[in-house]
Amino acid sequence: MIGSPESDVREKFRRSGYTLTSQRRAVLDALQDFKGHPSAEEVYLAVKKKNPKVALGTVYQALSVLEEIGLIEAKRWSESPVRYDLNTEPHYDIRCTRCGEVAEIPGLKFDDFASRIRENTTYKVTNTSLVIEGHCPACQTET
Amino acid sequence: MIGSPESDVREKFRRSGYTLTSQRRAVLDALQDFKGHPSAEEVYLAVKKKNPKVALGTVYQALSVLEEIGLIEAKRWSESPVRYDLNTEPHYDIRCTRCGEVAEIPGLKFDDFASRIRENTTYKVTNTSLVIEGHCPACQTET
DNA sequence: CACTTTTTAAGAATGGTTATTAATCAAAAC
DNA sequence: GTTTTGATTAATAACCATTCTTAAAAAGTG
Repeated sequence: MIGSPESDVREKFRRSGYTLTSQRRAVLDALQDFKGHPSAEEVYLAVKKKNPKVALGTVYQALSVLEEIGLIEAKRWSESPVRYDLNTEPHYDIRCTRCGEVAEIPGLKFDDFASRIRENTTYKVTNTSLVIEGHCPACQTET
Repeated sequence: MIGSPESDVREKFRRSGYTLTSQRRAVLDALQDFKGHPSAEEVYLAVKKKNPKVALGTVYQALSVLEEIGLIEAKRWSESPVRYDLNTEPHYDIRCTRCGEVAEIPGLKFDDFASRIRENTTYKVTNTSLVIEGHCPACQTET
């Protein structure tokens, strides 16, 4: 189980003032099942399997609420729609710009990221995101 | 002068096989004048002032060529079109999610970034980009 | 139950970016 | 100095992820 435990989910909803509706729950569940980095479209398709009534727009709204309250993370790579990640523990992903595959980089840690940034700016830092791109082993062999 | 010296510009074009056309030069010059982080649209407007004939599509093409050969950097913040930066020296920018202003964070350095990432993945890393967002001093006072 | 507020569904609209295609330009060959 | 060939550009259409709009449904509240 990568995602937050049930208690954390409820806690974050309670504190935010948003209600944990069945649609938001469905989106969370879909992300849980993926264990990857689906796009909004992919989440939509997964949610639709269980509840064909939901609209893509609803999924976008639910995702943005979940992101806002810190239950999921959004990552913006180039040449790709935004991808969502249930794993909000500090970790880093790399995306192959040839095949699109996203993989976690194990063992990589920059623990002083946020604090060092805060030391150097008068901005109130709300979000930091390290985007890493490259070619996966399989795609390196080609041309 | 933040951007690459003339010799570097020529060198990078020569090695890439692309030709340094007047349009690509115009886009570079426009970026030079900005000394900020304009969007494609803003670059387009600046280029247009000197040469009203250029089309937005041309600017997009030129920007992607310049990015490909490493003369400029593209940064993808949320809720914003891609912004371009002539400064390819390692440095970090923060964007205010309220007013949209982009500022460089002086004195911030993570010199072991790329190397530490390379140690931990079999991917061939081609690009790393740290996206930092927050609220600027002016926007912190509001609500 | 009535009423107020929030959330959702559906689809239209938006907007940044790409793709298309014909015209133009530039270097190389004749 | 043409001609040929290939790359680049202009103009515009197309695309597609995302947001907006509006009305309906649901949930919370007195």
